[in-house]
Amino acid sequence: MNLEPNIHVIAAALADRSRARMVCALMDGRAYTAKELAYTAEITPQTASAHLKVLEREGLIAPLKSGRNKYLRLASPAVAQLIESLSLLSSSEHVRRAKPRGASPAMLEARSCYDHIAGRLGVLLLEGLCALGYLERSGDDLSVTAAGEDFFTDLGIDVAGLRSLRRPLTRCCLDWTERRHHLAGSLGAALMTQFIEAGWLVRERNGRALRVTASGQKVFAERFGLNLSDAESAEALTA
Amino acid sequence: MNLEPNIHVIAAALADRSRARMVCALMDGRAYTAKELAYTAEITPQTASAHLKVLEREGLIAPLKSGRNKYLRLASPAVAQLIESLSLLSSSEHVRRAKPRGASPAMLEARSCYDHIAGRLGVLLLEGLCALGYLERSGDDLSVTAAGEDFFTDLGIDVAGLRSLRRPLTRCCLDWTERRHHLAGSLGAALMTQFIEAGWLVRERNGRALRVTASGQKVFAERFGLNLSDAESAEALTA
DNA sequence: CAAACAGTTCGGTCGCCATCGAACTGTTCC
DNA sequence: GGAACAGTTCGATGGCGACCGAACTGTTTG
Repeated sequence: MNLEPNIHVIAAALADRSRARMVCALMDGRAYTAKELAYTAEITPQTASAHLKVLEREGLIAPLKSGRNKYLRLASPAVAQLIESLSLLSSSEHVRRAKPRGASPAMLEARSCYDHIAGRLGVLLLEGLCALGYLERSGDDLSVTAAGEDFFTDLGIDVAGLRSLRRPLTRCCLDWTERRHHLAGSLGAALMTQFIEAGWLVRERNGRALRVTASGQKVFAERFGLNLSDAESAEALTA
Repeated sequence: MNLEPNIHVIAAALADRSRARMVCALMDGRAYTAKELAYTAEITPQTASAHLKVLEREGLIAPLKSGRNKYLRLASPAVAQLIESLSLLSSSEHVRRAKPRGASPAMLEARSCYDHIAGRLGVLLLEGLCALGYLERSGDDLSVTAAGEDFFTDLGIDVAGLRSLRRPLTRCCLDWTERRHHLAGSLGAALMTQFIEAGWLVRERNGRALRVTASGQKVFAERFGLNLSDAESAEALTA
């Protein structure tokens, strides 16, 4: 009667603090070397090696060898979604402690969530797109309008192409820090890619933080109706 | 820099075989007593008590006291979604072993997945609703059409009311056994409730299996375009 | 009140696994 | 070839947690 698969095996792979820290680091969608991950988790390379072996065995991460380096990344968007689900439930504990512990201001402002934009920027972006009539919400259900299809095509995004993928085009993703939704799915991923390619957004060297460039600031205001500059000092508001 | 919440704590709560078996049992959306869950997990009541305490502490299950009995159920749809995510990833292992191990034919045919319909019936239902133009898919993104809104209202479902919930109206849920999508979200939940109330579907006493009644058979054929009777013998096809 | 039963707490045992130091393999770079 | 470095394997240690038997609390039933 087992439709009770071996979920405890996958869960066990994520049940260790060090392994959790490593997969969370990978949630920016990038690939890291074993040593970088060891450093992130604050453990020795030997220990990290054992942990990474576990994660690999369970199909949560995928290796990519290049010379003497081994780059590791999350195995699939399904894994990222699992981590999101876990984060969501574990962050209800964080609610008690008010502010997300140790999250830097830059991370709160804008960060990558696997392959799409999260943080205050992510939340405002979704709201902007809805306000401008490019996306339509019914409850938490999202769809692209005809106007939106044109708009995204103008940005260089092949909406029809994205639709044909197995992955959802649009998906609501509950933001850990904002406790409101931002845009995920293949369209969310395409937007982040385009923003970075266009130089409107840059990834910080380490970690998941994103920085809005001057040109980004301008474009987001003009085309997305976002006024981020006020909001830079919005930390005061949250207090 | 912790946007690396304590996901390992939640994961650890599910990292034990016995606890996993208990939450999986709860995936039918019903509430069970501690002893029933102990029996399901094949452990003594003392041990189960300790496990349930853990699950409760982590906010995965919620208690409901009644006299000397304590009924336990999943704490929220978010928990159910987490279990689904885990099942999906752990079932990729099952793919190797061809047929989902030990799943009874009844469970493959139709079962509840927390609060909506899964199994072959769930998959066909979603396809039927799309084919009849009541739902629209773009990629894996789902929305209710105008015709659909009327159709569901006729069935006695308050679509507007569902939209106003925090929960997504429609959501694609990848079926473990069929490896194709079925309908989840608040609409998916409402459909299962209506089907059961109308007597088109009955829950088997134990477990998650659902049975299509004779009147259900008729309605599903006439109004949903599903021909289930052929398909009863479809196990032959999969071989 | 007594018997039966659900659920819990306690104490002890056993096994697993995260960790690190040391030593090994294999690649890069000079 | 040799030094430096990424990654791994091995072995030892220590701690946590799953499990059960026994005993306890509290509710229902006769």
